[in-house]
Amino acid sequence: MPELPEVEVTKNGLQAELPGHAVLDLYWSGKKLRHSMPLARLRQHILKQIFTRVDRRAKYLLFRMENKATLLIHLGMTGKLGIHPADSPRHQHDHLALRLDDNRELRFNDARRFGVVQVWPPEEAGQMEKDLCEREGMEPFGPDFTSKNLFNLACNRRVAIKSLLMDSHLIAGIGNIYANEILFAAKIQPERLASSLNPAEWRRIVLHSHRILRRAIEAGGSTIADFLNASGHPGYFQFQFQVYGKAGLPCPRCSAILQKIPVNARSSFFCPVCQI
DNA sequence: CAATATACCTGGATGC
DNA sequence: TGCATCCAGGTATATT
Repeated sequence: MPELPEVEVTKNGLQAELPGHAVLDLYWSGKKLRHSMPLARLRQHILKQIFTRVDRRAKYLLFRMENKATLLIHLGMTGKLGIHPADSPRHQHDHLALRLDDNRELRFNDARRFGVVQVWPPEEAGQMEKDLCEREGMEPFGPDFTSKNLFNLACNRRVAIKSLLMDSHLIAGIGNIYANEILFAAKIQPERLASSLNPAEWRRIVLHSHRILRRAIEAGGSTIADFLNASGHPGYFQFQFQVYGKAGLPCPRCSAILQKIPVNARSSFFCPVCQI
């Protein structure tokens, strides 16, 4: 599932490849993803344009074009972006293909169609990006992500700490998998009320968020070459989980049996002994 | 404001 | 083997 590390790895891989290349042709499945996207709008603002830069905000990728238009892509649950030879066969669920000027194609594949593909025209891009940044939460690697700010943010919220970590309007980029892993590393039980965490516990959350997300990005980085070459199957996920998906197995820290419980309807894995 | 439910989707796993 | 059912979860929206 693409969370911050997977989106960051994708961004880095594409930023290394796309700038300077033009879009000579485009294919659009016409299928509705999270929003509908008229082909004419894509063609009007993206065709014949040159990529200048790829950025990430929260789990969104922002492809900036020379005409100042922005192509916005969110990977949703199953979205994958890859660069393939233009003459290689497209796959089921390829929704967008942008043929580049060097006989390669940038392809967006998304089986479950929870993803987003949007175009911001040049005259609207500034405002749209401002709106996006305002409604998304703080970046885990941004200057606001401090134990002090988080303590203040949480001190009046009677919500499970895991739900708060995953609330994209408060904190961007942390989904179910990394929320589980961060809370395990920080030794905090996922159902604890966010308001109950003391400053030392928030310091552990910040420390381990940085450590785990950084490690995951680095692990994904090793597969960038694979994801850029013809075979096309990204597989950024090289990360070694401590608890996610491991209910019934012994805790790697204390050997107690890991448990699985729903927290706000999301599978949550934790050690009942060393997470308190 | 917070908690809960539902919707969007399809592939893979499971059960009969 | 086939068919039904459930589950995975990022995000938005409606309801309690």
